[in-house]
Amino acid sequence: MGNEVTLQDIASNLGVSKSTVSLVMQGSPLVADATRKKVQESAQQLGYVYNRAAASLRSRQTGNLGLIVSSVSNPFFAELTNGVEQFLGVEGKTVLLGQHSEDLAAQKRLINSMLESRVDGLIVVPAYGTTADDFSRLLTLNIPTVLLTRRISKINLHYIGSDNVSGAYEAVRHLIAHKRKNIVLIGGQVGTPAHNERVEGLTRAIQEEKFPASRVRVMGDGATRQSGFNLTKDLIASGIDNVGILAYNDIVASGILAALRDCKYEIGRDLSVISIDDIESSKFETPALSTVDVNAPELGRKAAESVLEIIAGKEKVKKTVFLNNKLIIRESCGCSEDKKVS
Amino acid sequence: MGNEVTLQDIASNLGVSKSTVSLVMQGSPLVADATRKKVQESAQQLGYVYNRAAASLRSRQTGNLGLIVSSVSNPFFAELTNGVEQFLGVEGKTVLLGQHSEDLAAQKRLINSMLESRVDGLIVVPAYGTTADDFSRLLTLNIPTVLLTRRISKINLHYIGSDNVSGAYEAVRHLIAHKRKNIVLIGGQVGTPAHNERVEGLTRAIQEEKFPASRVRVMGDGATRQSGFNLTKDLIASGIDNVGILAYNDIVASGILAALRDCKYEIGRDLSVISIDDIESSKFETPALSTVDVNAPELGRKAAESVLEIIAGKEKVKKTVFLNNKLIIRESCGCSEDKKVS
DNA sequence: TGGATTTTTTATATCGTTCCAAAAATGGGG
DNA sequence: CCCCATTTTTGGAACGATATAAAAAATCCA
Repeated sequence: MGNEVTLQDIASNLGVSKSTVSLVMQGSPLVADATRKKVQESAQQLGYVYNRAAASLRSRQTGNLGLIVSSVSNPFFAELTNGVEQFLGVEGKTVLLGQHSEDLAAQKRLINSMLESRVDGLIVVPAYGTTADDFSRLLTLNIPTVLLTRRISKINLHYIGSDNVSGAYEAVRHLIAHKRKNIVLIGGQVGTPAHNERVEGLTRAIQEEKFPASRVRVMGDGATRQSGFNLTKDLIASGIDNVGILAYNDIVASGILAALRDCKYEIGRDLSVISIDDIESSKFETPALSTVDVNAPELGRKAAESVLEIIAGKEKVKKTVFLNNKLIIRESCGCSEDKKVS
Repeated sequence: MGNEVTLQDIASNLGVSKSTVSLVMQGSPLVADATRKKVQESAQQLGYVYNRAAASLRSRQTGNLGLIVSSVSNPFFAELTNGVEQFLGVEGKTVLLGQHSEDLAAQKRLINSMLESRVDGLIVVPAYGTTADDFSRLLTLNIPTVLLTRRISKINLHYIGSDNVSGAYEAVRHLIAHKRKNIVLIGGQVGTPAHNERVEGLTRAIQEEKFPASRVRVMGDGATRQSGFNLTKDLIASGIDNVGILAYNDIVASGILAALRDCKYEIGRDLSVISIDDIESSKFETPALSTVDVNAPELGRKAAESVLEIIAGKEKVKKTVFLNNKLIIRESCGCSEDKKVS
C-alpha cells in the first residue's frame, strides 16, 4: 500500500531526470526514441501508475468529465449515458456520473461535487424546474457545459437535443392519417420545455390538417410507466373512442400499452399509439411500438464530442443543436393491419 | 477562468494561516467556532471551490470510487448503477463510471484509468472470461475491490451477488408445481459462473421433485432480448409442448415473451415463464412477468456500503455475500388462471 | 575542425492542499 | 498575577506531477 512508484523512482532507476520521464508519460515527441523505450520499460517493470491528480495540479486539466442525468434506471437516460461513456472512454477521459432524480438540491450537490473534482467539462440533463440561477456557479467559473435534451430558458449554454417539435408533428400527422377521431397526448411534466415542444408539434399538425381542436386532449403528470398506465386507465374510464395516442415518450408508452392490453383493447385496430424516443426495448413491446427514433446513444455521443470541442477552444459561441429524428413505423399505430397508410 | 480562489486567498483575506482554513474545510473540531464561521463566510463570499486533487495528493484519499459494469443500457446493470450512485452520492463520494461491454481489453483500459484516478475503491461486474490475471494490478496494489454479481474463480476478493442457485431452484419448483411436462432454461452465456449457478438450482429442483432429466433442456448463447427471442423461436420450431421456461434473466424473458406472443401462445395457460431479476419494467410485461426479485438497486447499495467498509479498515477478511431473493408471482407462470398453485 | 543548428535533456519553481511539530493564546486555580 | 493545562493557531515541509527556460549533446555544413 504505502509504496507508491513515482516518476522520480523511474528517473533514479535510469539515471535520467524526472523531467525526461514526465515528457515520456505525456507522449511528447521531444524525447529520443531510445530514451522513450527505456523509460517505458522501466515504468512497466516497476509497476508505475500515472497519478492524474498530481498532474492536474500543475497542468490544470484533469481528464474528468461530469455527466449528470436524472436516473440511469430510466432506459432513455441509460442510453444517453451509454453514448457519453463510450465516446469519452475511448478518448481516454473519465466519466463522473451523477443522478439527481429531479431533485434540485441533489443536483446542486452534484454540480458542486463535480467542481471540486475539477471536471474539464460537464454534460447535464437539468432537473425539472432548474433555473439559470441553479447554474450560476458553472457560468461564473466558465466551465464548458452542454445541456442535454432539456433546455433552460434565459441561459447562455450549449444545448443538444432532438427536435421534439418535429417529432410530435410527424407522429400526430400519422395518427390523423389513420383517421383517428380523437388525439390525446399522454404523459410528461406539463409546462416543461420538453412537454411544450411536443404540444407545439401536435398543435402545428392539427392546424395543418384542420383537425378540430375540440377533439384534442392533453393529459400529463409525469413521465413514468406508472403514470402512463394510470393516465390511460383514466382515459378509458372517461370514454375512449377511436383515439390516437401520442405518448410523451417510450417509457410512458410502455405503461400505456400495458393498460390498454389490460383492458383488452386491440392496439392498432381499436386505436393507435405512437411515441417518441425509440429505446431498445420498444421493438419488443406488444404490439411493437411505433415511435420517433431520437437515437439516444447518438445524442450522448454528440454531447460528449461537443464538450470536448468546447474544451479544445473551438466552438466559442454557444450553439443549440437539434439532431434529426425519424418516425419508425411498427405495429402500435395500426399500420400492420392497414397497409395503405402513408 | 485563470483566477482560482485558494485556501491562501481566504487566509490572507482574514489574516489567519492557511492551515487554519484547511482545518475548517476538513470540518476539524480543533478550530474555534468564531474562526470557523469567519472562514466559511469568507469562502462563500470569495467563491472558493475546494480542490480535491490537491488535497488527495497529500491526504492519499480522493473520494473517488470506480464502478465498472457491462453496459448501463442493460436495465439490470442500470439498476445496480443506480443503487451504487445513490448510496455513494449522499456519502459525498464521486462515482467514476466505466462500461466494458464484455470486452476484456476495454475492461483493462478502464481499470487502468481508474487506478490513474486513484480511486479509493472499486466495484466491478467483471466481463465474461475475466481471469484472476486480469485483476492482478488491483491485487498487487491492494485496492479495496468488490466483485458484483459475477464471480471469478481463484481470486481472493470480496463478492456480492444474489443467490442464483436458490433463485433458479425456487423458480423451477414452481414450474413443476404447475405440472409442466418439459423444462427449458433459455438464455445466458453457457459456462459462466452465473449460468452454472442457474443450472445448479435447476438440477437440484428436478432431482428433488424426481422430474425426468430427459425432459429438461438448456438453450443459451447470450443474455439479450434478441437472443431470448431467437432461442424461443428455435424452441417453438423444434416442438414445444406444455413447457415451463426458466428465463436466464428478465431481459431475456422480455424477448421470450415477445416471441411467444408473436406466435399467439397464451402465456400462462399454454406454457409458463419464470425469470430471474425483477427489473422495473417486468411488471408491465404482458402477461406480467413472474420472476425472482434479486433487488438490483439493493445489490448496488450493499456493494457500495461494503467497499466503504473495506476502505475504512473493517472487513479485513474477504467475504462472499449472497443477498436473499424472493419469488414474485405474477401472471406469466399461469397462477392467475390456476389459483391453486402453491 | 569549428561554429551554427537542431535535438535532447535538465534544474528549479510551482500547482493547492494536508501533515506535523511547535508556538501562541486562553482559562482556571491558588 | 503567575503557573500549568488546555485550546487554538501556525510555519514550513511534504505530496507527485508539469512548465519554463536554459544547458548539454548531437548533427550539419563549409
